[in-house]
Amino acid sequence: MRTSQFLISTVKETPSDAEVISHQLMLRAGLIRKVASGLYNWLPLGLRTLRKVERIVREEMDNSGAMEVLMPAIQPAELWEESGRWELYGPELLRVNDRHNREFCVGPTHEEVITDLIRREIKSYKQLPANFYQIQTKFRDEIRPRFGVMRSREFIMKDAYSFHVGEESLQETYDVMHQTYTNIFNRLGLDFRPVLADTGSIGGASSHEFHVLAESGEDDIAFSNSSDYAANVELAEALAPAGERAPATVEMTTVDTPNAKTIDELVEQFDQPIEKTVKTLIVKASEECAAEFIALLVRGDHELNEIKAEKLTDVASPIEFATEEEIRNLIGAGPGSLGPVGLTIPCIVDRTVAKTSDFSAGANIDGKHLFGINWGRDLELPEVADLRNVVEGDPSPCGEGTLVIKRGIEVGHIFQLGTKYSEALKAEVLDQNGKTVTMNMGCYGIGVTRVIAAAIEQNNDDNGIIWPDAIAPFHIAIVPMQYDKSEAVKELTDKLYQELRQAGYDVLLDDRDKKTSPGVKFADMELMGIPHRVVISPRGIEAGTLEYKGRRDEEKRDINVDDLLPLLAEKISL
RNA sequence: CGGUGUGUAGCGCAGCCUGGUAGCGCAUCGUCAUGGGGUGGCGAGGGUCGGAGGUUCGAAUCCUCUCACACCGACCA
Repeated sequence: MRTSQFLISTVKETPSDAEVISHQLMLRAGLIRKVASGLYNWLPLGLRTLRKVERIVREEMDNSGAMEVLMPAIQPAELWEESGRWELYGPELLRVNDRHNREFCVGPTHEEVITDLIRREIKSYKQLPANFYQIQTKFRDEIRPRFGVMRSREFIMKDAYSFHVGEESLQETYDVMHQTYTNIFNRLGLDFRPVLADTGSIGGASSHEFHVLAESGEDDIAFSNSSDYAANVELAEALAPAGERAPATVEMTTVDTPNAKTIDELVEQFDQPIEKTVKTLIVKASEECAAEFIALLVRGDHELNEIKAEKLTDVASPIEFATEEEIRNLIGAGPGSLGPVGLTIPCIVDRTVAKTSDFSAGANIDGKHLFGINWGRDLELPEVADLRNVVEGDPSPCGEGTLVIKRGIEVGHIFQLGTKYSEALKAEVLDQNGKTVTMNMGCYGIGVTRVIAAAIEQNNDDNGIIWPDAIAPFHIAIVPMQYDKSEAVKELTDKLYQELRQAGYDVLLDDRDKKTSPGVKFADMELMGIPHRVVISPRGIEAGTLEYKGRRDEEKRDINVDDLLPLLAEKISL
């Protein structure tokens, strides 16, 4: 491609609404342009990279034995009603009506459609296992789209769905997909980690997320410092502190705390160590529970993990916090003065709280707290559970080492769905014995557009993007000096341009007119992240050399013209 | 959804407080020079000041409403 025939849309100044580096560089290098909140145009340069990512994903999926299909972006409400998600999915599901006023949604995912398709097409265990994938546009009406294509509303996703008789077969394909994802992200040149994950709204049995490590990531990942354990903080188990609870050393006393409504204020005003404070959260109880509300206790410096709480039988799911009014009616005191002593509703305490002695909490009287509370002595220890998010320094749940927490960008997610959708939609086959069985399902997603933002997040410098070869829009930039003036330069440039393209490289020849100075060309090629640069100049030709510089190299270097192809062959693996 | 803030040329911004014919830099177009790191000169084009209404002789500027966008928050007692 010649720059004279290609839209270069670089800009010098960073658009004011771009927060993270990948978003800034995608705008500055001219990969994308915003249409509306969470909606983007892909310019020619960006689309080249997008297509390359898709190609790698497609090749690896095909290698894994999966079959490509294409499903509609618009889906009928009936299928979602059948799975129960028309009610459950909430406002993220964009619902639309057609001219006959029939209800549809713009697909945020395709479990319903694929399950509907497969229940009609597959009747026998002999046709299983089978794995189907597509690369297609999704829409999720995000509460707050941000960071460009990292969290946009419309995005491109590779989603795959596998069908099985039995859990063993599902596990086999799940393992194949785990390996396939590892291959894909390796080929994409990303520094990534598979981590244990919660199954979220899609539901099901077991799950891994693939995260690209980056400061701008929106997820916290817990790693063991001495094993390969890695899990999303949502899921990582918080173990009970080792050893027995320390014995009580002080009497329980009631203290006037009129100006301490928060843990921070309590710690600040009364010299209580934060590890000796306990906060009491009141939530709605589930239908199975005898009471209407239930209290959850976590240490003052810990955070309640809603996902863990929702999994408890006595806690309503989704979790719902009591309002201030409900708390007053129930306890007779406001939030800020709540505690376990004398509480009339059921109570579940976090494992760490259960091992804490001499702690302080609200007295269930406005403006008063109890200090020096001890389990066993001042009140019975109620039900104990893992209620909190892990924090850095916690022991690793795998039993080895302590946890370190890093930020990650979720680029892939694999689930074992089990029979959640196949049961709801009655996707059944006959097994060897001629007996009807419900298929087991797995599902596997990659955020194709998000991968691109993540790749930039990991590969950039002050001058711009630094593409890994595999997804660079162009592998090589040729910048000729005096292309219009020197016949020798033009001749060699055109010859090399031909040769390099014939060798299979994507080449961008910067033949912009003489008004565009060399500095501008160099800056643009670097901003656009083209990983290899060749400069052809009159003085080089006289010496029989040209100049090569890798995007990450400190220094350019002169090489013999004949050495260029061997050098590039060594540097770039197509 | 709540809070905060911003909308003036393609991009980045000034002007608004204190109303009086809309500016700067970059980009774009023409032209001459220059030819190895966002090059220099001369010239040119481009804006219903987000939208609607109001006050006023007169509104980018003051008032009301509205739309869009961004950031923060949305258990943390």
